[in-house]
Amino acid sequence: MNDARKPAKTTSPDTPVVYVVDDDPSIREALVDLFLSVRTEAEAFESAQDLLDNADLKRPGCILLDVRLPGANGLDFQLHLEKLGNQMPVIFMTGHGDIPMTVRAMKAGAVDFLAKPFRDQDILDAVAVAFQKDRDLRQQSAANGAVSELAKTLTRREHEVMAAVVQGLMNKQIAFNLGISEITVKLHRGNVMRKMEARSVADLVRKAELLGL
Amino acid sequence: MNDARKPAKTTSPDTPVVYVVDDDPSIREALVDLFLSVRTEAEAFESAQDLLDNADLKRPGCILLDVRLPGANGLDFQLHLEKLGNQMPVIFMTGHGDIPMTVRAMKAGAVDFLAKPFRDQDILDAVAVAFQKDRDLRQQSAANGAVSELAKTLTRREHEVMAAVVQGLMNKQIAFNLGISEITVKLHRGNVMRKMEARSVADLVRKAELLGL
DNA sequence: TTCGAAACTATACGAAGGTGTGGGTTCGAC
DNA sequence: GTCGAACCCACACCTTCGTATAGTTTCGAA
Repeated sequence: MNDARKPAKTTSPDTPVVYVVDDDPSIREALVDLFLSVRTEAEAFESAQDLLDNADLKRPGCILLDVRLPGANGLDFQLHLEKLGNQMPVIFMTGHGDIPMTVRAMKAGAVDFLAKPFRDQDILDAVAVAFQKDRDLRQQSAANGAVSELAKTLTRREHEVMAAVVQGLMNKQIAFNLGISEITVKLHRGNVMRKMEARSVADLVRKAELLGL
Repeated sequence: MNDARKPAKTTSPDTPVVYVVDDDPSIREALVDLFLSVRTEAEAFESAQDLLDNADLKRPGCILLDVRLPGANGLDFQLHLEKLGNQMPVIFMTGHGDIPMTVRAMKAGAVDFLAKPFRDQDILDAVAVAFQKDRDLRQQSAANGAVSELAKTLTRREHEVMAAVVQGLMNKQIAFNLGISEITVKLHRGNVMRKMEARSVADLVRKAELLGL
């Protein structure tokens, strides 16, 4: 469908990719060539649907998107991606953009909004920023996910005890609040520390904060 | 200089104000009237310098700014305010804005960027968002400032001990690291808890995180 | 019904934390 | 030089925490 989809370089699932979405084949090709010239992997798609159907959006990278897309609006597509749980940074391009459109995109978290004509360097800068943002997001989300996984192994009681501990309550108070004996609290507490892989209360507090406590 | 500067309503230093900056007197007046019609305090200024010289920027509120200002550029003024340590939310208005200008303003944290002609409701909505943002910022900055004040009363050693405690180290380890006895660590630790008004280690960890530890 | 997970309890002991009292040094300001 | 702040230490005492052993009960799934 698109000869630029398979780049000549490595396709390691860890190197970041620019997903280019534009309905104009010549623009797609020009952009992919631009990225290849700076050794950046890029794949081109002709529509939002094409991207959703054929791209591996779990890879790190960013999306470079024309606001005027066949079928869907680029701004709506941005929101649609978010609803799907995809947090990949988005850069917009446009030939006929206006200010309200720009404001809406930026409010929704777009990395940049490039009005044609733009210099090659502008787009490369934006991609660099987007890649960095993606790395940061992934790092945070990985840390968060790891803690969530640990928390899943906790029983209901252990959850309650953890919540009380990170509030700074003493075992005695926790026992009273939960209507159980202090020795049982100690038991649960020990289990919490072990399951959460926390080596100190300070450690546990930080992990609990990632869980939103 | 401007008859709309003193609003008819209360001038309590806690009610939020919209600081309107525009070089066109008729627009200034129209905007102030608009805000008065919804019982929102507003003050008008003819230039950025006028605002800096005559406005009490420590009051809660937001700044409603034309990007094209006499003397200074509105975007540069936005950055200038930040350098002065002023974190008041900014809303831009413009009659002749372009997309790069919009992107730059939004990246710099503007609440909104309104292209004329805009509806009254648009601007009122933006102001409501800006007021909320200001409240949030002030609340956070107050909490942060309070903790900083407490931290200032700590001696050097107490600081060191606090840092070690929130890392989850035991008194024994802290003593070894600092080359002092465990009993002295306990002394400093007690002082830290008292001075920082922390009732538990969990409490201390949270306060220390506000300090960037 | 049998089995396992979860929850609970008790006794016991050692480790760690917290506080008070009392006393010491150093160092800079008044 | 005197005073206060910061820093240091020890003894004593109590509280809180953490863990191990050993056992009970409940409840839901196989």
